[in-house]
Amino acid sequence: MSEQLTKRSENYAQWYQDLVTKAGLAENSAVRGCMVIKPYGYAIWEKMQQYLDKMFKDTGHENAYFPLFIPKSFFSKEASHVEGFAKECAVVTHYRLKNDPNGKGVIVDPDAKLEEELIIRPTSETIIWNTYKGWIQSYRDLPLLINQWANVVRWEMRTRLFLRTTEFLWQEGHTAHATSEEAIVETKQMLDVYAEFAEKFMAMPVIKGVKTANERFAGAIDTMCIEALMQDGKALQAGTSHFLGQNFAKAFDVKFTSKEGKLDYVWATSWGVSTRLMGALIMSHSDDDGLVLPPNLAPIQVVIVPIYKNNDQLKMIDEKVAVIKKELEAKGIAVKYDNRDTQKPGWKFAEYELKGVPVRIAIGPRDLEQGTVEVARRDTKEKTVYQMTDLSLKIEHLLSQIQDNIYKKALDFRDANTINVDTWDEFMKVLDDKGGFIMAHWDGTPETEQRIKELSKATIRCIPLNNRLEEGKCILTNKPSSQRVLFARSY
RNA sequence: CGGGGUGUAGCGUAGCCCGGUAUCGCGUCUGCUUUGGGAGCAGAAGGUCGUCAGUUCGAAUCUGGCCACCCCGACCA
Repeated sequence: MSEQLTKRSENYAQWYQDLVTKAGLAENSAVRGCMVIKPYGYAIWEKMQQYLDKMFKDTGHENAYFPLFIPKSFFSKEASHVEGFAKECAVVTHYRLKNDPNGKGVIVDPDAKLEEELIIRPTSETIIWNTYKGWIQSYRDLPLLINQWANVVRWEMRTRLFLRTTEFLWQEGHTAHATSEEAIVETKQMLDVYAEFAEKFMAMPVIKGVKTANERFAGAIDTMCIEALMQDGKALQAGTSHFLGQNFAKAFDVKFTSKEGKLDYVWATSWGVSTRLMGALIMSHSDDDGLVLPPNLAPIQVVIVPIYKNNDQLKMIDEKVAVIKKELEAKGIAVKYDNRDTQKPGWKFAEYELKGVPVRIAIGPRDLEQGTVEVARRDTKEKTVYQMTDLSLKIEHLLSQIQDNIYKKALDFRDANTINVDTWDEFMKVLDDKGGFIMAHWDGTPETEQRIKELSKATIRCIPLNNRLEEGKCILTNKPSSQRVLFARSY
């Protein structure tokens, strides 16, 4: 069924594409740049959604849903916002088709032209702020803390499964506050939520930081982000949280009366993560044999494979497994028993490794005699024979060990590939040799940042939070700098 | 939108220079033997060679148009 994957070291892009397709996560669709997320991939996304959603609710947010279409006039109300998104918008111009009078097929009915074109949302700030205008009058209406799970469309030039697709699924939080301070606290809080999610559930270490002006979200005062390092040495922006100031409130005229009776514009934030997290998850941990999923997000945490020569043996194993499965499930562990007779054990082993199932239990006649099972862990490929007593406890413990180990491995990799660089030559050499995160001095000007990008294809991923101050000289211009910033080539 | 490349079975390919009705592998189906790391043997099914036109007795192969996709740039969660 599934064939050999391309080796990760030989062609990283090909390996990634192969893995996504062959592990049954997603595939390219008939629509340019759009993907089909297959059931197994969607099951992982659902788990991500479930945990994120809980974290949002725990921090006081509620879900709502806003329209897919945005009237063009809304879109143009915030100047820098238009500028940022104009080049990648899908636009609806007509509302009807008709049979082609000259021949076969259907054509767009020219009589059905919309008076005002509709933009398919690339993000929902405008339609949401237009709505908030009607919801907010007084400080008693604040803070307004809303999240929506939705799909958005950005007409990108080039796409890659999960990392950049024309249509993608995401969540976008949009909040309104009475004060600037409160909004900034919210911006930071949600960044922390994302970082905690990445590290605890995805087992993916991230760097929290602030974007430079060049990389800032269109319409934001400040953009904060979490940046992760992929195994090929490229950085991936995994989530963003924006402090929007009063930009959107002013554009959509959202004012409130304060406790003191003064009329003022509200302060806003927005924050989001997308199905891109799936790409991050895959690229953070997987190897030449396939996916490596952290137990916290694996749709199947334990797979049990029977080994037998005849139906009598299978029947005995079935009975034994039924007990084991029940015990594991009682601990909330997701177990699959694969006793299909259509595939052989070796085939199943390879298949579940490809799919990243953290723990595999094999049980055969030998085990029945000795009261044991063979337990294999996906992350290290180690196989151990376990006594059956207290098996569910041992497995539960193993799963949490695997979760920790995957995180530690990713963290070690990142630490080994984060390097301080002080000269331009060294900067270019590191980028070309192995990539990774580079901490280097920068003179703080957008022009220099732009120039570095043109020369090296590396960008400033962020200015890390709580960054250590340190005197130095810009790697490009030699002008003075007060701190190192995080550079990398990125997705 | 610039620069390069590719379209042959579900997937991956050979054949093209030098025209004669398509090769091989994977997968699929059937049967027997297998089952503790992607099984073996035997057999079978599956193709308007991207598309339209031209040259020719004859086109996957030569010529021209069109279409689609991929890679490199600009853009980007």
